[in-house]
Amino acid sequence: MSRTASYRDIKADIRARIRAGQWPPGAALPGEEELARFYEAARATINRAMRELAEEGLIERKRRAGSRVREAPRRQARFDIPLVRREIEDLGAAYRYALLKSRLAVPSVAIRERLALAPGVRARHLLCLHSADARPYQLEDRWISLAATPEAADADFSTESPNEWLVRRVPFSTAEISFSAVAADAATARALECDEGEALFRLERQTWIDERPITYVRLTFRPGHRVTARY
Amino acid sequence: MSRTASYRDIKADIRARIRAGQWPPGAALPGEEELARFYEAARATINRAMRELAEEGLIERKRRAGSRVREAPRRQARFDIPLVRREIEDLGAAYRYALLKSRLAVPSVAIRERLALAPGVRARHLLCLHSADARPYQLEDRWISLAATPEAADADFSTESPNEWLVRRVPFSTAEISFSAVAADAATARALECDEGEALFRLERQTWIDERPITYVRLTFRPGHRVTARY
DNA sequence: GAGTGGTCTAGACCACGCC
DNA sequence: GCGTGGTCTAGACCACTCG
Repeated sequence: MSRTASYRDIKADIRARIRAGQWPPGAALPGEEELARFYEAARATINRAMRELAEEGLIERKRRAGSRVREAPRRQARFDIPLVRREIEDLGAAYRYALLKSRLAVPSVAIRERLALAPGVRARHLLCLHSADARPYQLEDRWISLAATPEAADADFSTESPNEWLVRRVPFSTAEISFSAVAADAATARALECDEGEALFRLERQTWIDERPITYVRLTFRPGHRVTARY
Repeated sequence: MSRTASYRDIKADIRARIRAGQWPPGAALPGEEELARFYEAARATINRAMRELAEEGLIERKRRAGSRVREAPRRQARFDIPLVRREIEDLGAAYRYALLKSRLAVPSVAIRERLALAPGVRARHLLCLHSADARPYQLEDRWISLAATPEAADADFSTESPNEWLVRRVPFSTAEISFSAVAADAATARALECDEGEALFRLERQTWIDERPITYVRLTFRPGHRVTARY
């Protein structure tokens, strides 16, 4: 390393050494002070490099025990979940939104439990279609708890999608998201203009504000949809 | 803030203020120095708090322009991609691995381009089944470039899955991963013991070492599979 | 108990991007 | 230009955890 060893350089160098086998999986790395002497850098600089390597899942750090190369490097991928509107516009297509259904209703048990509602309590239910160049792109099936967001009872979702309405209005503290594959049922096939039984990509998301469920949504995409991440 | 304002406290406080509407979307936040005075902390501490908020997608930072609250908070989810073996063992099920097919072959054009191979060049092709409690869990269809990993030509994958073999042996610098939904074709249905045409979750992954493609794999999961992340 | 990472400070210089 | 974030330093104290 030359005189200007940035934390990036150090990170890259350590990563390269691990790859090269200088420190095999499970091996202990030198302590921060030793590395600081070696790279002629301040310990804070080493610390940042090591901290980021740990966050990336390449090494493990423990207080008294020091840093070790992970046996099986933790693999994680970070996916961006854009607003549908942006997603479609980024494709260079014209975005169109349509509200298919809007009502106050008592949800099924599964939804009720997700939203932590008492039996018989109503919630806002919405069914919306997001289209790209007039072709169905994503079907949105959403429930909004009125306990957390009473304004949702009277909100008008005929021109603004609930997604954007929520983003503007309701912050959340926690979210859970999951991906799966489902066969198109009759109603979904009709809405997305695809064949019944076709394999569709589905994204489910639920958000909470301070432990209180806000909304649960099922997004079902047109055939062929995929999400991608690089790292 | 009290006397010991850690970067975590500061982060939480700023986040809370943004949520509370003190700085609406698009608003400029005070500069680091001003925040440092306000929180009675060193600028480095403020910097760390702000840097992490930016990384989480809540704010945007630019050199000369300062920090702003994002208009639409960037939503990103981080998924852990465990080794199948671990995934299955974590379910409390017995893991079993079977090599269904192993050969050297000239890949299709699509695969050839992914692996950046010249026409007619052979690569290692593997088809493996990972089972949980003797029930098919995941079908692995993998190509390995011999250009990047010549040892793969002679490796024995009959007891060790190529995944684990690669993890132990070949580091990668970049990976691309994508999720989608596919209908089970005849061969896949047979292997996974499901119905043809059934909707299945698929994970594709390609890795590179210094721009050189190493491997491309398609993992197709048994019906009902899902991946989940919280954030 | 003692060693290692976790964090904070005060001060400094630098580089990028608006004006 | 010049202001803001990006980074580095040297030194310090703390907290966790292993032996």
